[in-house]
Amino acid sequence: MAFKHVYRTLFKKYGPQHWWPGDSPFEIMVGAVLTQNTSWTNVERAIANLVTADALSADAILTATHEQLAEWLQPSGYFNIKARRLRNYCEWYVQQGAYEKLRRWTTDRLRVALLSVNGVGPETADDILLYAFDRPVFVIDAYTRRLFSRLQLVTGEEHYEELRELFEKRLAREKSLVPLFNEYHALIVIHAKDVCKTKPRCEICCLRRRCPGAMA
DNA sequence: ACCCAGGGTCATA
DNA sequence: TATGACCATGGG
Repeated sequence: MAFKHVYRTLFKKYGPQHWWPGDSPFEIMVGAVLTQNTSWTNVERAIANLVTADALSADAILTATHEQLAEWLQPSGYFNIKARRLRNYCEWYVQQGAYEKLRRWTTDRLRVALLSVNGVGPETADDILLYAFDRPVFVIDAYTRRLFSRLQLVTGEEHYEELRELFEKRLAREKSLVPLFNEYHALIVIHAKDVCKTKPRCEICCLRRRCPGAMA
């Protein structure tokens, strides 16, 4: 009940978020790679560069040189690494027949394949599964860990898969899992941006009246 | 001048 | 298995 209660509390406070910000599945995939350890505003600039260059497609990205791609990605940081990662992803994506083919794969098969791409880790893979392929996958990020360890619903030491399975199990009885997981992850991120803005080092608040993180 | 962001890989022990 | 270095920009 606790996991659903946190969701209801966040939803009541912030309302529906309608994630992921992005107009197409491919844009969502690009954003998922570029937002690794990076603020979304910087990612938007990089994506805007791709749009301006008419390069927001796997073919265009694969055609560009490394230097050209890195230049487009520059505002999102880690641009050399991300240029390579995005290229790796596009190579895989095109080889597998792109969206129409991948759309028919089972979720487990798709996750294993995504994780085989160098530069796609568990969170990026799950972002893509949930937001680009509409699969019932709960995305675990640093905020989720922090929030739920503050609430003492997890220790925070769990491995990624362990946490993902816990969340999915706890919410398994709910209806419409895809919309639920979609909103839940989005709400956690929005909450992180909203709380404790005034304190430089304040970590995300828990949903209790007294936030332990607000002290010290 | 710090701190940190919607992580992931690689080398090392 | 698990820790640490590394990647790099822009906002608070």
